[in-house]
Amino acid sequence: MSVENAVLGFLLGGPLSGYDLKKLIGASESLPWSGNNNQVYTALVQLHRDGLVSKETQERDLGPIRKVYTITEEGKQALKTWVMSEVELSEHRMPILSHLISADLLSDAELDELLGAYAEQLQMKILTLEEMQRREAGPSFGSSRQRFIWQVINQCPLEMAHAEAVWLEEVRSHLKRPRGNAQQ
Amino acid sequence: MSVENAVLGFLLGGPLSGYDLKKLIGASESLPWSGNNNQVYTALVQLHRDGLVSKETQERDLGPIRKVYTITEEGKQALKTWVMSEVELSEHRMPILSHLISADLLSDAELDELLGAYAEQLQMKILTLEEMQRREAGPSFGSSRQRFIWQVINQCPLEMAHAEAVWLEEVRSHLKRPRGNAQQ
DNA sequence: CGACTCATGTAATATGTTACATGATTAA
DNA sequence: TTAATCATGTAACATATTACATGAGTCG
Repeated sequence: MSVENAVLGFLLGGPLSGYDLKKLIGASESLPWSGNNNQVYTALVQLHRDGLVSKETQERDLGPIRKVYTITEEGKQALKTWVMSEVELSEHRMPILSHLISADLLSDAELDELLGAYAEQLQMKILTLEEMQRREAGPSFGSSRQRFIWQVINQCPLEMAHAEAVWLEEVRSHLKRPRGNAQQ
Repeated sequence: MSVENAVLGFLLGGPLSGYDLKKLIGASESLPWSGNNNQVYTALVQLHRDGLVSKETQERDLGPIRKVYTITEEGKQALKTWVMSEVELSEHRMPILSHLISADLLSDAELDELLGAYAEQLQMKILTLEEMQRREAGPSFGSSRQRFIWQVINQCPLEMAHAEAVWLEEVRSHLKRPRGNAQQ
């Protein structure tokens, strides 16, 4: 799973500049890439070298030059092969769990404080995600099926955050119960 | 969130060798580190240099030498400060979403095949996680609260996988419906 | 005897982030 | 006029994975 495939995927919707791609990739909560310059611009150089995208340099009177990339037939072929190849399983990187390893160092009150503060952070994240989804549920081009897919892609991080919130509340309420009976 | 803090956390349960730590960290589904040599052994060198762990070299007649590490008071102090510091939010790296970006390249049948194969993979993962949890729900040392915490830590990846499976089934059943009505 | 686990460590590679570098346009 | 956005790219740093290197003991 490299950023090249995501770049090619975005180019299916039409030609885009490196700057466009970098913003699209960076803005997406669903994709694991930050969309930093090094990532996107070097990916485009590689894709062009491999003939998977074509490049058109636009010299304009207003603003700096733009390099606009278009996916080639070879690019579509390569992309389709990758899309249908085996999908890697998800990985969930949850720093809260690393903290909990050392919970023994904390009093009941401190542990509750830690989890409470985290629950608040998580709620704020959920609100942000809900707001983002309300505003723009992905590009409005492409087939109705593809538009549905974009909704689904954008919805996914929210569902994960919800699942985490449910888990967290269970843990907190369990820890609030008197004491000793730590079995589920 | 660096592997050093996880190492210190494990050492709260008692002295361990680099090899022990590497296995513990690598075996844990909940922690984002692979537990490779470079990671763990260099982390221990650093922690020792900083005085957060003490080292005891055991020369034994059977097998190679072992270096056993113990967390120091300074180590506990530093660890507690980190534990109570702001927790980073979770990140969910889901390669399936990267594939879905390019779903436009696929026919209905191909998309269904892709999602079906992934659903199977995910189910197998869930079975493995359930089996792992049945066998060993974390170390059996420490307070009852800490044992509960270990259960919770181990349960978390399973809950995330369940949430993903629910999401996936919704998507699949929606895509199976006749066609055209892509709105939720 | 060959593969696996125990036990340590280093080197090479891959990947990712932050910062640097430049320069025009636009909005407050 | 100052900050933000547009637009490109490189350099330095940080982090992570795979592979290399060594060597003893155990199990089939």
